[in-house]
Amino acid sequence: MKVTMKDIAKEAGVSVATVSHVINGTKNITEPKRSKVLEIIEKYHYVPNSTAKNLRTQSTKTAAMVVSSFTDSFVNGMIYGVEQKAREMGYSLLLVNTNEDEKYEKKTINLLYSKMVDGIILSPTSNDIGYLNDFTESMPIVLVNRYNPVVKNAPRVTGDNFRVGYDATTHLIQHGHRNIGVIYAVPNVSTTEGRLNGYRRALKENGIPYDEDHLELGYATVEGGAKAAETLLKKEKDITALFIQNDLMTIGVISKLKELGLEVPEDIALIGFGDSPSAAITAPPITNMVLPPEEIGTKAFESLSKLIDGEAHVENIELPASMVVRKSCGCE
Amino acid sequence: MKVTMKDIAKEAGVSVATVSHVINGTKNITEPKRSKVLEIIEKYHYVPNSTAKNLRTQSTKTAAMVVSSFTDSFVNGMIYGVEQKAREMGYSLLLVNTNEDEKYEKKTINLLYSKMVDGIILSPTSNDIGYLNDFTESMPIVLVNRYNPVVKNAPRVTGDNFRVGYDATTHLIQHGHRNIGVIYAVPNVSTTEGRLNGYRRALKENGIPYDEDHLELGYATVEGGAKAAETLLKKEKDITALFIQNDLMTIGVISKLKELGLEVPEDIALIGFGDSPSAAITAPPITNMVLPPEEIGTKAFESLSKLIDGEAHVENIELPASMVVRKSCGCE
DNA sequence: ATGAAAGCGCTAACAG
DNA sequence: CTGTTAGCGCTTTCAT
Repeated sequence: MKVTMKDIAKEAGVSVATVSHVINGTKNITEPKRSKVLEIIEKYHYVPNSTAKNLRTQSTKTAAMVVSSFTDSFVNGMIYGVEQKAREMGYSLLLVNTNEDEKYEKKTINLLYSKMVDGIILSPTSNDIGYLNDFTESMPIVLVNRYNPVVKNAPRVTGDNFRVGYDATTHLIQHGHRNIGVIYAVPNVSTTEGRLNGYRRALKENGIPYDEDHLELGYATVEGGAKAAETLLKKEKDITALFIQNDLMTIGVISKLKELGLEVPEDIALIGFGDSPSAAITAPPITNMVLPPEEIGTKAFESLSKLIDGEAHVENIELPASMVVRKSCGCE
Repeated sequence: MKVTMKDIAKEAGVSVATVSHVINGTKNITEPKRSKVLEIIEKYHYVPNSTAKNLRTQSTKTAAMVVSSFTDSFVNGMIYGVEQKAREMGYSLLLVNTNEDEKYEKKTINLLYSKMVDGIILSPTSNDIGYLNDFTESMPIVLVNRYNPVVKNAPRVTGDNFRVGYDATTHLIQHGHRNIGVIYAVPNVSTTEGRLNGYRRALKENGIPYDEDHLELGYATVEGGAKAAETLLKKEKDITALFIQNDLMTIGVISKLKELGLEVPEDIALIGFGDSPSAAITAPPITNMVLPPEEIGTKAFESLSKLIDGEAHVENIELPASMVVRKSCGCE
């Protein structure tokens, strides 16, 4: 049988309250007793049962991070940031991957709601997250990366996706391109929408008509990117540049272009998203739009912990976009 | 206030026992009562407090995965595999990153021991894990990737690291290299040791003397890899090939080589480890040794769940290595 | 088939 | 300063 606080108390000749107090430093316990208790604890390698403590205190000191995918470096960077901050602040982190499955996301939130965690950081599967309003009143939730303003009482930390789309497109236009295709990862999410808005704005400011046929879905995978590039280029012969919204897709696109005998950036220029270290040594090195995933993660956890501690109003945070210029866009 | 089982019971006009039984299907409850209870539950969006359930049942249906780093694709792949399997089997997953900090690892295991989780999957920081024997008797633990046979009662799932080192070295030798440098990620872990043993064996079988100065530590980072390549090449002028044990380091090495004006594979041939998708589109495409991280993860969780369910003997698993040949080794 | 009640291990009034 | 005790919300015997 596992040793409990009661056992420690008995062997030390004190009450459980005393043991609890020396463990938590909740009250002053005089020296002879204190060290006796500590000694017994040491002797048995006693660790308080956190399950009981959780029930009693109505708090678990654990937070959940639920992401919609788990393969690209951007999401990994966010997780890294969240994990780091959580650990630093004494929280454990529960990780859930919804795999872009909306129903599973709902089930997960519902499960998490049962006091298993003190708060949730969520990168939702889609824009349809009105259901969260059933929870935000009584469970701290912060939205990361993707969001929807219909959700009340949940702060968000995101990146400037409009700028991502706008700057990428503008840069390509400055290189003389007028028919720019875009391969996006997922439909119906704020990130994609923001970038597309930026794309359209840049087009408009340069007097280039917007053509919906220049958009293609790439499913955030290497294969999806390759396939999207192929279909896009086949049906839209005039395209000379690509804006690709995810690093895995970019890899697929470059492979496919190579296969098709197309040179980057001579035949097709491209700008990717999310700067993984390999981008510098690919052929050609990839120009990328970047948003800081780790910072999004750490900021998100900071927001969450404020929310957990009951701090009234926590504002939304939007981190700036930047561009790292290499050769795939035509620069050099 | 949050609604509890008691509230549901009262409103449905039954006892808490009955509510519990309809929720868990533990006993037959006759129809009128059953649907009444279900209806009230629905009405209030009631979810049982898992904190209380955990205390009562002495089980949390959550497992922990503790890794020693969080940046390379191999570790991410393992996490992905574990998370997937855990979810599939109805477990939640606690993720902890020890950041190669041995003391923190111990603290973590100790914390986790307090019934917070039903079992632990651990990729340890070092070979010094004898302390785990204090825990394995009463807490299911499975070791992944890295291990040490001093730990009893903990099954392991690893890759054939000897083969990784042996095959990489042999391949390089077949390309005519006799002075092969190796950049390893971390000292004092079984993975590094296994690969180094394979390296030595391949050398020996080909009558090439082993030279410890051909080994350099690269810290599993891009910068570490770059720096290691520089020092190694500077002090060992005869080196014509490199075996690099981590994908991040490989990126650093290739960048550095480029900077030094050295051609791959003409001046320096290389074989890396861990096949991230970008390896196919780098200049040159990278030949890699590979071990299946996701499979290691899923197999590890399967072992863990067997252990949790009390299945007597769970054996160790070693997954085979393979090589994906591209151009950096000199092939083509 | 259903309910009463004990108790999982801990914290935190409260009393002394 | 220290001990007694009442729960936290649930599951699970044991009666009925």
